[in-house]
Amino acid sequence: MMCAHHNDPAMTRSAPAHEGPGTRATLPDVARAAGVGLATVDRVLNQRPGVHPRTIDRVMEAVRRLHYRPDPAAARLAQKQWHRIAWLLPSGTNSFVDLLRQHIDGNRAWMEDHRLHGTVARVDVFEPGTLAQAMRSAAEQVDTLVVMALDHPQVREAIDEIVAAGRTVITLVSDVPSSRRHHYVGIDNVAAGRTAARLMGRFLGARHGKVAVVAGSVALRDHAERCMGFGQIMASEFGAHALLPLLEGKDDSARTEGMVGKLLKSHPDLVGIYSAGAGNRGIAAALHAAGRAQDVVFVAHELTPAARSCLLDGTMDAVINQDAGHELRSALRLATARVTHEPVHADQERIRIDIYLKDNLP
Amino acid sequence: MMCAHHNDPAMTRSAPAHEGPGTRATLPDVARAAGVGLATVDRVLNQRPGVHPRTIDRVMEAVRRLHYRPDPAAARLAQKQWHRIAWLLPSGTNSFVDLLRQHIDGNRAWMEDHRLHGTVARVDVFEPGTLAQAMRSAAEQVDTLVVMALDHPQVREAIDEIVAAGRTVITLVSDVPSSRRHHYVGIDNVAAGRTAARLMGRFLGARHGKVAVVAGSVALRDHAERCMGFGQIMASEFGAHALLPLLEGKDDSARTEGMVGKLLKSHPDLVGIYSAGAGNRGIAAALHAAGRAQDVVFVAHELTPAARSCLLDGTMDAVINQDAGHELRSALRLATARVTHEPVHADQERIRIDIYLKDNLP
DNA sequence: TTGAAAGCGCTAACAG
DNA sequence: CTGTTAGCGCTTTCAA
Repeated sequence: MMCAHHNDPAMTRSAPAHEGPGTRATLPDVARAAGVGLATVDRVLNQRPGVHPRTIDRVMEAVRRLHYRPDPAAARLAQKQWHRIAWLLPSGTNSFVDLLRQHIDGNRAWMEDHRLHGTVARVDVFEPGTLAQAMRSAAEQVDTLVVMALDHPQVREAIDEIVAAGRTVITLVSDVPSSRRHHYVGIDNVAAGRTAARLMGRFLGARHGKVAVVAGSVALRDHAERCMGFGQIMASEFGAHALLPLLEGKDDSARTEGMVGKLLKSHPDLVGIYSAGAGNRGIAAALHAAGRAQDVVFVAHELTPAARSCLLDGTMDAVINQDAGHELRSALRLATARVTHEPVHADQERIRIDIYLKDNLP
Repeated sequence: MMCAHHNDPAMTRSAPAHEGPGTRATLPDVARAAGVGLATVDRVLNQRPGVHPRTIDRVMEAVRRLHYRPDPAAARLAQKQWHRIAWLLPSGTNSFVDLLRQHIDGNRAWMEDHRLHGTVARVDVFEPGTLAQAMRSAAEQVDTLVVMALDHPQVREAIDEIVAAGRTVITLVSDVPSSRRHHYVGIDNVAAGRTAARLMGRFLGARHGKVAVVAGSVALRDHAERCMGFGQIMASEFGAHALLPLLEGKDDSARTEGMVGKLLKSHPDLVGIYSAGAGNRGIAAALHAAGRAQDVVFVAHELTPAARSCLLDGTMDAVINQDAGHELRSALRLATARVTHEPVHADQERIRIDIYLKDNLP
């Protein structure tokens, strides 16, 4: 093809195109094949009530025979009702949650294109009663609820109730596995803790000494699981390092700074710190104050702006991350998929355990 | 909301929903505001020829004033012509390329939903002339060409020619930055090499010795860049380790195995191997044969099935990866976006430099 | 150059 | 329980 372009300013679209391959079956095709009306097929496909079982079978048979797959573009276009989705995020200052919020706003156009309407509410996640109540009231107004939950019986009960009422529930970042939630969007936190341990152990190498673990609260399932995974690998593969008792900083920088400051004084042979929760600015401050920022191996979670700069200046050695944007979009796709029948690619929805060093920062 | 569910088997859809917020401007709205017909607005929006400049201005003005954004669902539904896309991948046996193929097939349904028709061709990438010719003939039949290219003047010229003819060109995995290609989908390979170096240096710790670098061919831009990044960081931050001269294995396992076998014999003080290309099975075999699989720090690229098991059995210590599925979908989204005006989220399209240890394998 | 009109494949009232 | 009928917001002939 020899560059035979004329002076058409709009030739961007001049490239040839063709109709798609083998004509795809449509709703009318299925209706005809099943010997029923359009609306009936729609009822069956969308599991709407009021269709005779015999009819259902006949329709499904036709669907199978014709390899029918609904066209999501058409479905979306015809949708009169919008799908409403509520986000329930922890209150308080937390950079990771801020990031999530940003991504929600960044995806507003996408949501509009997909007939999705989202609202964000914040609640004190550490209070099971408050959280359960907030979930119930948020769920009342929407079709799907996305929640960063606390794994607690009261919360589990609220989830099950909301699911029983016909809503979709998705847990985000921190799961409630015993509940009837439809999806969990987040990483495997035990594996994340193991990953942190291996980085810690290998970075320390022959340099033996004490290693501290700091979490927000072991009442948070994600933190607890990370600590567990970390402990497993440290014990089984890097046993030469003594693990200090777990510190709980409530994800609060000031509080954490005090705790770690004391720790550094009382344990001059401290060689590593693993932070399973938030409040990392406090740990960094304490390390700097003690003049040990470059010396102690520091592994933490979530690539917040603070973590970025710690990585760059050498205070942190590695960050384990879960991509907030990916999680956000995944939750959105899972929510819409339940309405539009759009196929879900499992491998696209799996949230990766990202490792960041100063060299592969995005 | 107290769990007041009745026995309706289809209550999944019983949750309330509402119409979307503030009515969005539509094409007719714009047409009316600009005082022109529907088709004219469409012509302007899609940069089709044959519209008076004055009219173009009036339409664009209305678009701006109404904050008009086309509805991608409607656009797709109405599309009579399908968009055709050709993939040009390296011939030969390469697990990573196999992975890409698999993902292409896995996304056939998605492509159909988006009126995309894709074909895959394989070609000897190492032959610039052959590659350029293959690109030209593949491009003739399609609207966009996705190619894993070799950075060579002949190839650059072919790309520029194809772009000039109105087609979209996307480079995949290996870029041709001096060309006029519309997008590069892949990682920053210099940064990837730096990342590998830091892992190598920190994993080695105080264990000084020689480090070998093996690539497929430095004629491949991605390999060359990785080696460069690796060399930078090893020299500047881990200078105690001597870097051996670069080995080129042509991405061939057998050949690589021989080279590394010899290397291990002649350098008993070898402590690390960085593999910037393919053929890792050969390196693993040589390490095992020498009884040094657990001993030498081995960092490689691409999480192929072979790499997975090497990581699990301890032969490999870390793998730098680029997500083939992500790259595939990204290329697809970029290709469609040029037709449907769908917004592109830069952060979603950025391909990450993934680090895998045995603990965070997907 | 421009406009009118006929769909694309589905959903959602509204009748039977 | 089931079918008919309008659209949804674009693209694309076909005329003017």
